Amino acid sequence: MLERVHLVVLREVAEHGSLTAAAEGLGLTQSALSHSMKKLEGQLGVTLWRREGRSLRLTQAGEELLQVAREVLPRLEVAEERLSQFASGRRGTLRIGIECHPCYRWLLRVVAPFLARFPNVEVDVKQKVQFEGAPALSGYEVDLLVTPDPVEHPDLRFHGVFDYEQVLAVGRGHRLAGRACIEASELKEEVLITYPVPQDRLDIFTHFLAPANQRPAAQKTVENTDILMQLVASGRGVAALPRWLVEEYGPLLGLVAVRLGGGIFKQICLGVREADERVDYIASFIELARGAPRPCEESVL
Amino acid sequence: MLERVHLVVLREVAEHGSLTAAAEGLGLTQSALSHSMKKLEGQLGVTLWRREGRSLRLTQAGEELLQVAREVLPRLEVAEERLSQFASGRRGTLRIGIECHPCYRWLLRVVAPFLARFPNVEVDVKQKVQFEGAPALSGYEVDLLVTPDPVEHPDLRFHGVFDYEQVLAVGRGHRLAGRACIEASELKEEVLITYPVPQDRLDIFTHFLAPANQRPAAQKTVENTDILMQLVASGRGVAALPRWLVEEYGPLLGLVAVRLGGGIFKQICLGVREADERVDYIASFIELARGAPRPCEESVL
DNA sequence: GCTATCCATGAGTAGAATTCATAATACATG
DNA sequence: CATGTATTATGAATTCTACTCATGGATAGC
Repeated sequence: MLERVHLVVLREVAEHGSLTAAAEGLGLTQSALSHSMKKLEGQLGVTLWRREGRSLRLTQAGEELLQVAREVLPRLEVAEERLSQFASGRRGTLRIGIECHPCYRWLLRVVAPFLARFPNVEVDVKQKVQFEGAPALSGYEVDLLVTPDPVEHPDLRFHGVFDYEQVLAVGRGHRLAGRACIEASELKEEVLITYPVPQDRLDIFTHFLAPANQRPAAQKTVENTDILMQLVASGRGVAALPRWLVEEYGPLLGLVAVRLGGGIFKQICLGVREADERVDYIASFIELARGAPRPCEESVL
Repeated sequence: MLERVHLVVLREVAEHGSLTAAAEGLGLTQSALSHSMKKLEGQLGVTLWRREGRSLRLTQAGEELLQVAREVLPRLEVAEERLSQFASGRRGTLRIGIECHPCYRWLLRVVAPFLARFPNVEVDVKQKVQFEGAPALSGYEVDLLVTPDPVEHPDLRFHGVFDYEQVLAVGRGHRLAGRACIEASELKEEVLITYPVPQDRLDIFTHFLAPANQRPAAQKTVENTDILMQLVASGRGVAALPRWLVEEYGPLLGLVAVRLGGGIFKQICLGVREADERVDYIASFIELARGAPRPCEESVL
């Protein structure tokens, strides 16, 4: 009934002072505007303006409606602009899911320059303890998945962005502290501190202990990486962490990295939905992640 | 481009959860909505929602647009409602022009019940000193004219609403105070206090002095009725005023009314544009004015 | 697996918006 | 005062758009 056109015409007429000029500005005929407004007047039962000499003068009702136009139209125009930014990937919310706990620290380095480059894009990090990355990604719960374990999925694509070694972190005074590397059997008297996730998602089990059919003396779980490192530093146990993390905080806390067997080499991958791969800010995020400074090359903020 | 329908559909879908249900609610086909939204998506280059099982789930862009819908649609709906009130005369601004100064006091009595009856109608009183009523009325400067001097005009209609007598007001101690009536010649030694308007708009000149070819000793002008009455009461001069006004304030201030010759009998008229005569609140105003209590029948508030 | 219930889509149609041509009106100007 | 140039208004023709209908494809529940 009361359509956007009507408001546009009203505003244009108010600005240019005449139907003819307004029609010009809108790329339409004067006749079109006249017909269209006449119809609206008929439907509403109101006169919006009245001829006064050769120009038009708004009635009370017209003024009222013009007021509406001045409020509503900018809102619609901004909305269109924003939506077109969504379309071109200059705006949106990038919801990032994280599967590996220490990845969070790595992520922070990528997010900072990303935010600077896309001021209209919000970033939201979802770091649930129990978190099935791939389903969350394909189910549109998150738009980007940071994980060391890419999976095969028809709609998803994974990009390796950062290589690292998973090592054993031990306290400075620990009996294994001086070693270059250790065997799986050497952990059987150790307390192993891990994140609270199933063993099949912990590399130290899947890639190191399980193949040798070994187990630690005990396993404790902790959610927070900082606390975990503190516990290790205080000699309460040992933990598997990325080498760059140990080397970065090691000097500060008193941590030492020890290679696990021949070394567990991993890669942080970024997973996205195939449909999103060409969205500007998502592609740029991956680009940025690839070129991001290696965690150990630069100190943390 | 982004039309009202789109917002309506978006809101309806958000509410009912499915296109089919929304179509039902809007009295359209599911197909219609699907086509229409698809087109919008194409124009904007955005997907608004995505099929999830058998229902729809809004994307970020969709959520954003839904937000717009929730802001804009109510505004439009209210606007339509208000305009239809304009149409039926239940809303508007009644701009009243006053030509005769003391009429203002009479007007107040009509305005009060009018405001109570039309809570959505604003009243604006324009009481310029130099004020040509008829042109202001036909030129849409005012919607209602309160005047004792109706004019002939093809587009205007005047309704007599209140009869009164124009009398001479004198102070209690004045030499004419006891008289029932006076002749024009008896004013030649008096100071006549009037409103600052041309003599041809003052009844005491046109209907009393001019026919007898008389003039007062002097003429002073004052804009304010209260001051005018004070001046007369203090014996500084005499003035022509409606009888009801003199009788209402006379006891209080010390004023007495004296008939001018055989009496000057006037009528307050309400002028409206013919086109407006059937507007609800205007017709009601005239109705109310006709039935209003005579000023002298009731004391002022 | 079958069925009910969604959404998507192509083709045809009814209706609405737009244009064109022209009338009616107001203002300026020689 | 007539003439020319601005307006807006209006009727008829045309173009275009939005809608419906019919149907296909997908999903969830039984």
